[in-house]
Amino acid sequence: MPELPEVETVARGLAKRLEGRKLVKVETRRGDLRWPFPKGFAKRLTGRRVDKVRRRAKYIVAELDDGNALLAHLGMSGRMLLSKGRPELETHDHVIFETDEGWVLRFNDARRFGMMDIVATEKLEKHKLIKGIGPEPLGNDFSGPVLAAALKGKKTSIKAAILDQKVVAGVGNIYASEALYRARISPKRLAYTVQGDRAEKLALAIKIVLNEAVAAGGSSLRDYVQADGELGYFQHKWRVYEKEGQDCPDCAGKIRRIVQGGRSTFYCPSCQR
DNA sequence: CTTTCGTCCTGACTGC
DNA sequence: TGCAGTCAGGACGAAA
Repeated sequence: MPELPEVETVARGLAKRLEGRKLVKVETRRGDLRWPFPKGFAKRLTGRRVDKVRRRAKYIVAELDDGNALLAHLGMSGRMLLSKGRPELETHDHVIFETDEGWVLRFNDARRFGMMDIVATEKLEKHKLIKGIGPEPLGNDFSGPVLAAALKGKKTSIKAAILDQKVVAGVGNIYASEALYRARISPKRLAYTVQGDRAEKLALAIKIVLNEAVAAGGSSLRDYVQADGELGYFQHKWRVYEKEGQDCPDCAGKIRRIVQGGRSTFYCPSCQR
């Protein structure tokens, strides 16, 4: 599932083939993903040069030479597929981009929870979907005190709180469990009780868990493109996620699965408090 | 304001 | 072998 590390890896893979390249052909194969494409979507992108591809939260941002940016979210099942030359199209290939070097990028998204929009690059942070998103966890403005402040007064569980993109950007269901495990904090603990040293530990755990996953993504992809052209997915080394019933890697406990807010949480009840 | 919950969608998997 | 039912999950937007 695309969380920050997967999106980061996809963005890096895209950067390699798109930055400095002109989009010579853009085609949408249906009128909407999660929402309709903006008016004139393909036409507005065609002929544009891509200056930069980066990530913000779980969004991919491709800055163009006309002051606009393509904003894309992979949703649950969105995949970016790169190939040299025109491939056989597959089911759920919804958007096709072709560069002046002959690279073809397909956005394939079975569940269509993904989205694409065009936004003035300068106004990106004011975009409806970006506005209000919290700090980048791997950036300098995320720290124990910053996290503590965001959790202050929050009556939900700490698990639900760090899934909230307003608290911290880019953490999804998998890395929420992984970060809490690493910080030895119970996912059931009330968010407002995570202050001081606990918040410090959790902020650090979030950084470590995400950084490790980004590194794994980078190192496991040759040129960031797998044999099948798919960008951004890689072998994960989860400690607790989907490990229900298995031994805790660090104590005598067994990993348990609970449901919080309709989402699975995995944790060790004996070493997470 | 905060928090919870339903919803979108399809593929993978389970059980009969 | 087939088919119905369940589950997965990001994040909006409605409801409480």
